[in-house]
Amino acid sequence: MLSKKTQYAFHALIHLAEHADKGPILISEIAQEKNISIKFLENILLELKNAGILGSKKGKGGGYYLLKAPKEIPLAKIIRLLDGAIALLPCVSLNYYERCENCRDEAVCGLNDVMSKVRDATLKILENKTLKDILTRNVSIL
Amino acid sequence: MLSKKTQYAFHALIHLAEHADKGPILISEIAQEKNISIKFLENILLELKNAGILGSKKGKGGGYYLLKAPKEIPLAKIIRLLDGAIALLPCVSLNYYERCENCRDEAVCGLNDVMSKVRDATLKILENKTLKDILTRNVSIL
DNA sequence: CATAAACTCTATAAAAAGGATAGACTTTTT
DNA sequence: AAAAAGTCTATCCTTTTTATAGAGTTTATG
Repeated sequence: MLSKKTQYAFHALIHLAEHADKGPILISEIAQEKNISIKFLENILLELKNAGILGSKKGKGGGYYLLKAPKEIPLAKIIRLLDGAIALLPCVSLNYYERCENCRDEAVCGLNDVMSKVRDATLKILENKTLKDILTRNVSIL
Repeated sequence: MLSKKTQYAFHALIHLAEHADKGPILISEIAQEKNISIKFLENILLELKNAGILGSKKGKGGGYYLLKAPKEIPLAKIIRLLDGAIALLPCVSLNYYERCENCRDEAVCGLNDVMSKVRDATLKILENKTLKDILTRNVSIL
C-alpha cells in the first residue's frame, strides 16, 4: 500500500497539471480541493520541489507549478521519491536493495524469484505511465 | 513493501514444507534456521494456525505442521492474512476497499485506473503462484 | 504420575512510521 | 513599509510494527 504522503502527492500533482495554465497554484487551493491537511501538504510539495519536479514562487501571486511536462514524470519516480522501494521485498528492489537475512542464497530462493516477477510486472506499468496518463481533464497544452 | 511479519511467515512456511516429512517442527528450529526472533515467530505461526493454514501439536514431540499441500496455498492468501491489502491504494483494493477521499469520482479517476492495472498484474502472479512454487528443495511427497 | 518439553495466551514495551501542527523566517509585490 | 505567500525547522501525537516476558496448558514418557 502506498503511504498517505505518496497518495497526496499524486493528487496534488494532478491538480497542478490540470491548472497549469493558471500560473502558480496556492498550496491552500490544492489542500481544499483535494481534502488534504495544508501543513502536511506543504511538506510534500517541498519534497517534490527539492527533487526538481516542482518550482515555487514566493510572495504575492506565488505558489507551486510543474517544472516538467506531465508526460515526463513517470509514476514510479514519485513513489520512489516519497515511499522508497516499489518492490515487495528488499532483496528484489532495484533502487533500494538489501541483502536477505533469512535465506541462504538469493540466487536459488523461490521467493526472490516470484517477487522479482511481481516487481517487473509492476514496474512495467509504473515506469511507463506518467502523470499525463492519470489526468482527468484533457490538458492540451502539455 | 511487505512487512517483516509476512516475510517471516513465508520463510517459516517454506521451512515447514521442506521438512514436512519430519512430523511437527519446533518453532525454535525454524527461528534458528531462518534467523528470526523466536517469540515474534511464535505469534506469526499462531496467526497462521488460527487461519487454518497450520496445525500444531503441544507437548513433547510437538511443533507446527502444514494442514494443506503447498500447492493449495496461494501467496496472495498469506499476504492478505498478515498484511491486509495487496493493492497500492485503498480505492482499488478488492478485499480491503475504502472509498477515495481525495477525488470526486473514482469512476473517472486516472490514478484509480492505473492502480487497478497494477493490482491486476500483481494478483495474476500472487494468486496463481503457491507455496509449492517457492520451495527450494523438491518435495516429491506434496 | 511427575516431569520436562512444547505450544498458548495475554500483556507490555521499544522503535519506527505516519500524520499533523506551530511559529519564526524569507521573499516578493504593491 | 506592509501584506501576502512560500520556506524551513522543530516538535508532537498516534498508530503500527517489531519484539520480549512470563504465566498457563497440554502431552509424551520414563
